[in-house]
Amino acid sequence: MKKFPQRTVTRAFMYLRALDSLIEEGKAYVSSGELAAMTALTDVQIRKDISVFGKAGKPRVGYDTRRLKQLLEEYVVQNVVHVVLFGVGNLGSAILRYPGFQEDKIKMVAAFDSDPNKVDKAINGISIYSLDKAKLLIQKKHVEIGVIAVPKQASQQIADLLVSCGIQGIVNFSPTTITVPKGIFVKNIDLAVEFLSLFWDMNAKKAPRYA
Amino acid sequence: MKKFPQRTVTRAFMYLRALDSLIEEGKAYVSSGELAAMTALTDVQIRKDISVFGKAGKPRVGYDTRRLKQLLEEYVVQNVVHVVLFGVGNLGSAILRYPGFQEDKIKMVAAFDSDPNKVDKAINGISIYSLDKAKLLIQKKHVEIGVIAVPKQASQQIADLLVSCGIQGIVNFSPTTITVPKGIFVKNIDLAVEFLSLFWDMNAKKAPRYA
DNA sequence: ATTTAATCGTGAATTTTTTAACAATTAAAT
DNA sequence: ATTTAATTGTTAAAAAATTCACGATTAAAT
Ligand SMILES: NC(=O)c1ccc[n+]([C@@H]2O[C@H](COP(=O)([O-])OP(=O)(O)OC[C@H]3O[C@@H](n4cnc5c(N)ncnc54)[C@H](O)[C@@H]3O)[C@@H](O)[C@H]2O)c1
Ligand SMILES: NC(=O)c1ccc[n+]([C@@H]2O[C@H](COP(=O)([O-])OP(=O)(O)OC[C@H]3O[C@@H](n4cnc5c(N)ncnc54)[C@H](O)[C@@H]3O)[C@@H](O)[C@H]2O)c1
Repeated sequence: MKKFPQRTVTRAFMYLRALDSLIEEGKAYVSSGELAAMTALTDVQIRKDISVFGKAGKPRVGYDTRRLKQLLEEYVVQNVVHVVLFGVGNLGSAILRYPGFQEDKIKMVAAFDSDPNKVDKAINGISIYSLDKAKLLIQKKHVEIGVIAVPKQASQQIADLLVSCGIQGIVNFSPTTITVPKGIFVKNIDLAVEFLSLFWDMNAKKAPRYA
Repeated sequence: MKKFPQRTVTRAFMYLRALDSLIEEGKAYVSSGELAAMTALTDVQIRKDISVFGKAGKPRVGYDTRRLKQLLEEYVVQNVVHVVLFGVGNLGSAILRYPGFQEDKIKMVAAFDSDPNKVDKAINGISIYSLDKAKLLIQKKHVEIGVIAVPKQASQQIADLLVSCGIQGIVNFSPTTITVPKGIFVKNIDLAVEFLSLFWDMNAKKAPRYA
């Protein structure tokens, strides 16, 4: 797999999201300037990024939205990724209902909860199982990513479980640090941190920037 | 306000989160190496970052957890930030119940929903109002940040409303691009993007890295 | 057919960020 | 009291990312 600049890849996902909006509203071409306005980046940055993947634009008209989407996805979106969720509470059930997953790229395979009242049901077509089913299911379905949405007291325990099932990536919503062996990738999503860092950016009066 | 390297500030919030865990478990000192293991960064990076704010460590023992927390907060956490939420559905109510806000730093002031069945109630002590109350409340309580947790068809409309109320920062959970005037800061949180970019990182076999 | 204006694509310059190297400091061991 | 080992803090070097400057290309206008 060719190596692209780290930040370019991150931004590629922003472009893809913007392109989805544009395609949905029927726009056939978009210029780097328009994309810049949508993403709060600069037009130069965008052209440079795109050029890393190939030539996709036509001078004077801009980029074909569908073609650009295809180009970015070709390099940046891998095969379908399989995901499981732990903790079907307030947040967990909201996530199971999230309409943003495109089935051909992200497959939510199953959910798990320790509460017997929650298991053997389904939300949005996704079945909820007890924890003892986790290992078998994760391995059988080749699940790559686990989501932690349990109370923070339980999150390390679930992290350990995920690791023992052979999962390589974790998205952790609980507001606490989890410890995992080297080689496992963790992405923490903490609303408190989002607020504080956004507020910092606002006060630092930097050029606006999506993230 | 002194200017710190952008990335150092971002990481400072990660350090604060790790420090909270350490303090909670009663640890008085922590070395850059231990922090590195917790955050999947390197010890050098951490020392470099901290040195930007001041000298906070003692050779041979490391950093006093409480003191380091205080130092980072002094520079990186501003006054209390006031937040409102739009859309008290599955996700919105989970957010209102989020226990990770420290009242002295983040104040969730109010929530708004267009559904009459949801207004005039409260979740976790936070009152839910109809949309027409938004402007007055936001201005009276000096709200700086608005959260968008409405269905994606409504999110641009809410973004416009937030802007018209004078809000400077938006956290957008809806999986679509919103357009705002220059000078307004937007942070998008899109689970689909998180999965795809985490999966990219995993496959790119980069050194593990929290984010 | 020629000119004009918009836009892309890119090599070079600049800025920012990370990494490396190592001196200074301190606690503990002897 | 001296030595040893661990750890910080800083300066310099290297790497990565961004911005700049501008030529090339194309569609539209004349
Ligand atoms: N990042 C964010 O923005 C954000 C927002 C809201 C909540 N959160 C966090 O997400 C987590 C869940 O929040 P919530 O409001 O949904 O909580 P909740 O109490 O509603 O749900 C927790 C669920 O986890 C289950 N559970 C408990 N222990 C378990 C275990 N050991 N194994 C499996 N399942 C277990 C419970 O049965 C329950 O269904 C919390 O850590 C919360 O702090 C994060
Ligand atoms: N980022 C994520 O991880 C994530 C996860 C889940 C959901 N989401 C997104 O969050 C949003 C909300 O999801 P949900 O599952 O809570 O949806 P939901 O349908 O349960 O809730 C939406 C709420 O918004 C209210 N609403 C609708 N139109 C409104 C308007 N114009 N003004 C004010 N309120 C309005 C509805 O009354 C409802 O209470 C969606 O856009 C969804 O895609 C994001």
